[in-house]
Amino acid sequence: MSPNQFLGEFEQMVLLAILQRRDEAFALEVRREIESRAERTVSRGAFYTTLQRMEEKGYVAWSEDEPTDRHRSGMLRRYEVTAEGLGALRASRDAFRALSRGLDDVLEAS
Amino acid sequence: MSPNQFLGEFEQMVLLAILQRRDEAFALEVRREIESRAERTVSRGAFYTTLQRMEEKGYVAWSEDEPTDRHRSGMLRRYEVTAEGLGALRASRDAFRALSRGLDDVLEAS
DNA sequence: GCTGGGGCGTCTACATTGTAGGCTAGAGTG
DNA sequence: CACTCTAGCCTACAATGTAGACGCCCCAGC
Repeated sequence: MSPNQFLGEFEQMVLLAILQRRDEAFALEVRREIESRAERTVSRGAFYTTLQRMEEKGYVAWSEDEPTDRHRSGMLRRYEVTAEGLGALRASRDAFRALSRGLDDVLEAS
Repeated sequence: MSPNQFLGEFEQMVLLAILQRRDEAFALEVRREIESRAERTVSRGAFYTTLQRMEEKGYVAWSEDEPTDRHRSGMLRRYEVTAEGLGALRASRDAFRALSRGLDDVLEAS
């Protein structure tokens, strides 16, 4: 059997948000990325819990780093999506696309 | 019963599969649609449980109907996505798109 | 350098969603 | 009538989503 497991809905959002930030994926920035793009609030608990679970699954990794554009000198976590995480994201995306194919007329209207 | 903002990953798949079948959305056909397009197995339990939960939330509705292309004479359920269900699907889709914007280069490669 | 405030990350706890497989009932077949 | 087949139900549990309280560390003010 193939890796049948799909990512959860929020997990996908987090991975996408990290990718959006490219090299600037400090936790808080990632969180704000989700909040502004998806127009929803993200509690710290929800955010870090999901991040930690994905770390355990090997989908994300992080390293301590000094933020450049802040007066704050402390180290912060800079996240990145691993190759496995990217693969899982693609698998979910592919499945979703295959199921959406040909439905644009139904889904676009408003 | 808090009106959760976003649909789960499997819920989205089920809604999309129903839409794919248009007027022929008998339960079994919907299930096969998911299995073939998403390349995964869907147990009856998982399928009907999700369907029932979405019925309770008002995202899908069904009516008994006689299938046309079968020798079986019994009535079967024909499902449809309600206006609310479609709205929820669009909301999830929009959020996902906003988060994916500009990442095609990262996501497409293989 | 002690202390208070605020941002960063953890922990606990619970709600919602995802999943499998056994069970039941009713229709077809002999 | 038993005998099979299968659509849909029920139970049970795993995984994911979510919030808020808590603790720690850095900086500013004393």
